[in-house]
Amino acid sequence: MDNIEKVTENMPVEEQVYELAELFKMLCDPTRVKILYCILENEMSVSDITEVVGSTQSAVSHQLRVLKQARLVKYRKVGKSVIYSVSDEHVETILSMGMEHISE
Amino acid sequence: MDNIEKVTENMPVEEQVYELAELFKMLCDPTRVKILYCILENEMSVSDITEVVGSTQSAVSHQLRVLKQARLVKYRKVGKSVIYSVSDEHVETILSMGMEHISE
DNA sequence: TGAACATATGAATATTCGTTCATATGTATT
DNA sequence: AATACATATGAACGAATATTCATATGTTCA
Repeated sequence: MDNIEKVTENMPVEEQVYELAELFKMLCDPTRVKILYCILENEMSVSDITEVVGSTQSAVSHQLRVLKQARLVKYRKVGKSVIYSVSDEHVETILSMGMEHISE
Repeated sequence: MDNIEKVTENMPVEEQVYELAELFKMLCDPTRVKILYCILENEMSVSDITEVVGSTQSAVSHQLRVLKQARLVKYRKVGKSVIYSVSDEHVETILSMGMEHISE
């Protein structure tokens, strides 16, 4: 069995590859990374996130929508506010792995 | 200490955020993901990678250049061929974490 | 040296993406 | 009801990106 066959066998199927790329796409924008760090351990309102991230309310809201569609964050409404938090434990692990990587 | 202060303190500095996003940017394209899976455990020539990935030689070469610039892959020349491999153990871990995430 | 092969590269193009601006929606307060 | 506040959303714009095509570079072999 040559290299090509072996590698082809172990290659994830097309759909998995796309999903995987899609997941990492969520983490490839600085604004989204900051947002996720905000709500990794505590939940936080959109306005507080906006302040910490240092972007506009609109930009943050747009990115939260993207993260929501990817099911990476969840939210609950409290009065006028909407409070977001990370909905998946893997996110922290993946961010940590990445952080470990760049710290070298 | 309120939420904003606490989160701001734990937020990676701007430069780290950008580097982190940059790292994940390398993994957010299906072609690059496939290429990395090809050379994760074995080294492989550009033409073999091209065949497995199912793209054009040019597209693969362009993406290998991107991965090379990000120092995620290394290469050696053998005759007419150039043989690439992953230069960082973290890549496999990060891909695995991502794969675990989407398998749910 | 010339032909064949392997890889790299530059320009062009189409698409995707993130932000901004203006405004809509929804909730609380007076 | 009117106002203020918090968030969401649509359109527009510019920047970034992946691919394709044509071709350049470099290597081997006859």
